[in-house]
Amino acid sequence: MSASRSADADVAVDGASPRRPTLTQVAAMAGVSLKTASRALNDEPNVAEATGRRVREAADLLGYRLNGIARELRRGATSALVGLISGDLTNPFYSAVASGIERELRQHGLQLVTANNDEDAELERALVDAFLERRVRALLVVPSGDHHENLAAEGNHGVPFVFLDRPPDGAVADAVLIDNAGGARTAGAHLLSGGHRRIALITDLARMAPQRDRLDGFVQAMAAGGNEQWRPYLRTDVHDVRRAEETVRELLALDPAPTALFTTNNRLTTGALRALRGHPGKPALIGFDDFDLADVIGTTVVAHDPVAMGREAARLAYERISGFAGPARTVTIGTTLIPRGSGEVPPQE
Amino acid sequence: MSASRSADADVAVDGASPRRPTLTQVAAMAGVSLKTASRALNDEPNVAEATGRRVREAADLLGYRLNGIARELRRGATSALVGLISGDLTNPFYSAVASGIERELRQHGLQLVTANNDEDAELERALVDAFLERRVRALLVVPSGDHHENLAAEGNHGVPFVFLDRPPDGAVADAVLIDNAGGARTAGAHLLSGGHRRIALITDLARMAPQRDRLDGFVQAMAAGGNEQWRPYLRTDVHDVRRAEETVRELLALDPAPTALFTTNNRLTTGALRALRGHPGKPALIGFDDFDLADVIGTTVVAHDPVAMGREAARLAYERISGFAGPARTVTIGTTLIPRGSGEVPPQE
DNA sequence: GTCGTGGCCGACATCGATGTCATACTTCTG
DNA sequence: CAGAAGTATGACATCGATGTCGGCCACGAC
Repeated sequence: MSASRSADADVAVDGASPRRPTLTQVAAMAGVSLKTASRALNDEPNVAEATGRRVREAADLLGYRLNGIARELRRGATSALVGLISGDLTNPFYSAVASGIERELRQHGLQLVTANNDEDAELERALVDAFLERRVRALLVVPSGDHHENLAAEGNHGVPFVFLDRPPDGAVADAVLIDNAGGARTAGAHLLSGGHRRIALITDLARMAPQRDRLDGFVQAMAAGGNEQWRPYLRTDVHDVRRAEETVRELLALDPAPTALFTTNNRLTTGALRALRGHPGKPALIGFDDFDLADVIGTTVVAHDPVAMGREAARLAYERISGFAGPARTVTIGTTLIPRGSGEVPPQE
Repeated sequence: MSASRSADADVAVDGASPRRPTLTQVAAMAGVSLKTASRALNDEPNVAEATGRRVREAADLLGYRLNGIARELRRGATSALVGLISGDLTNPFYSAVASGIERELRQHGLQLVTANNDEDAELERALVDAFLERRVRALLVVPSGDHHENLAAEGNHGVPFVFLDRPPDGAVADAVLIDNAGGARTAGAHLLSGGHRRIALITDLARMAPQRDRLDGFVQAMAAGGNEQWRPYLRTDVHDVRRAEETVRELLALDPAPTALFTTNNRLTTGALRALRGHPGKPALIGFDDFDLADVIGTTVVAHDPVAMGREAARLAYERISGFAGPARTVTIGTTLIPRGSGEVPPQE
């Protein structure tokens, strides 16, 4: 995988800005005043047909393009941008969310600006600052970590915040969440009803609320089923694919080994699948988060709809932008267990 | 998968903008002139220590935040934004590209604005317009279709364009491309050396240059190997996953059936994998584009690095922004064949 | 013929910041 | 101690658009 660079054209591409023409220049060329040119190009009333034509011709000729920055300043120093701060877009969960947001915003003439918080709270705060300086109309955040009261404080300064996937703690703001506990409960119950007792639970960082909720839901299911044999197989704070793979390997090497696995997000599921590849006597597996090709691999998952999450978040934000001033709202995205085989494997002793 | 909405907080979230404080107000509160306040907050020299402190305190107290729009207008009516126009972010190829771009831009204090062209040339042109009005510093485009001379024309107005994945036809501009022909040649040769002759080639829309190049590369490999038996199994213009699945089903039902498949992008590979699921006697398969879990499924692919593509494109754009005015450049991203089993299946008669 | 009305247009202020230049006051320097 | 040099500050123009208001002209009504 190499990148080679070559100059393969002999036409120079202009680098220095020849400075775009301004409305003043268009007006001058058309022989009218600045204001009249503005009126003509904005299709305002009270412009003679001939005048309008002259202005438009001049604009065309000069390659005039409205300066959105100046317009925005005049119209209230607020942009048509909505910011999204989330983890890396290579994670399909985040990119699906971004896609949902983008589609919804577009309908309202708003544009999405994305930034990656690298799961770092410090950076995240800096990004919030940068976005506020850019005067975004709203800010959608998939918070990196624990604390975001600071973020919420901004809510009162006129920029609506919407939290995705993780609830605003302390901060009162709109949020779109997944039914994490419910989904995990369903998964736990599914495995129990399949006859499993020694069920391994692998979770990501416990400081993230969704992970805690998924753990809680799973625990509830076990309690309801009167099963305690899962406890030795609990592994928390597994944050990346490789650690997940190792963890699952270690679990499978135990005696007695667990007969089923429940992984609480797509990264962990990926790690588990890698560990299971080539492993004799497959345990059952259910993963939280649906993923591409899960059907081909035959992985049972607790699915939800991240595109819908994005859409809902954008909708909430838009309502605020439009002036809605009611109390903070929470939209919950439901989950569905999709059986594809891996979760229906019976316990193997 | 349902979304329920509920109001669960009784604290009102401010909807109407109480209008952010301006620098003038900060200055007034600190008892200094506008200009002095500006100097203090920008850490310019020649501000008395005590004065600076007063200004900063006033700013804090008011929750002052610089108005980036006004600053940008003053500083030359150009933003710190770089636009990306591509297909839907749910396609991992595009989101990986976006991620690479974002990471690179961030180092230079630039921010990425994304827009989805829905693979529609009309919409694309409108988006270009919108971005130019917003005065983006550069525009990165994964062109939807065939014609983009119009886009290039803009290049001369001071906004650098960089084309990704598809070359600027007619338009002379920087570009980052994949070694499509080379990758396809390698795949073809690999299958030939595995003993395959009846090889099915499934490609996406022929109007897209990368698809044509991959087809060309494949044809070259076949010619070099003196194989003509692939011809009856060529299927072009297959654009979505479902059609790909059907197409592969039909191919496998032929008599004689192909013993190997080569799919020229990730969508088509997905379709093929679905079709192969549960099919007796698996043919060999190589896919263009690497994908998540290909290792678990055991799919041989022609891999490349879309994150690097984004990075390189952002780099080219940044050089232009920084004043580089040389001839248009092309960066080519190399490919690697990664054998994982599916491409090494011997022909089954 | 006068007045009112509406259509067309331009002068000027304005959005919120920064750049330029002038000014008052210190502090050196010889 | 006069003049030079430097520090701290403010008044004002400016970026490129839009909003306000007022002027001029043509036309119809009385």
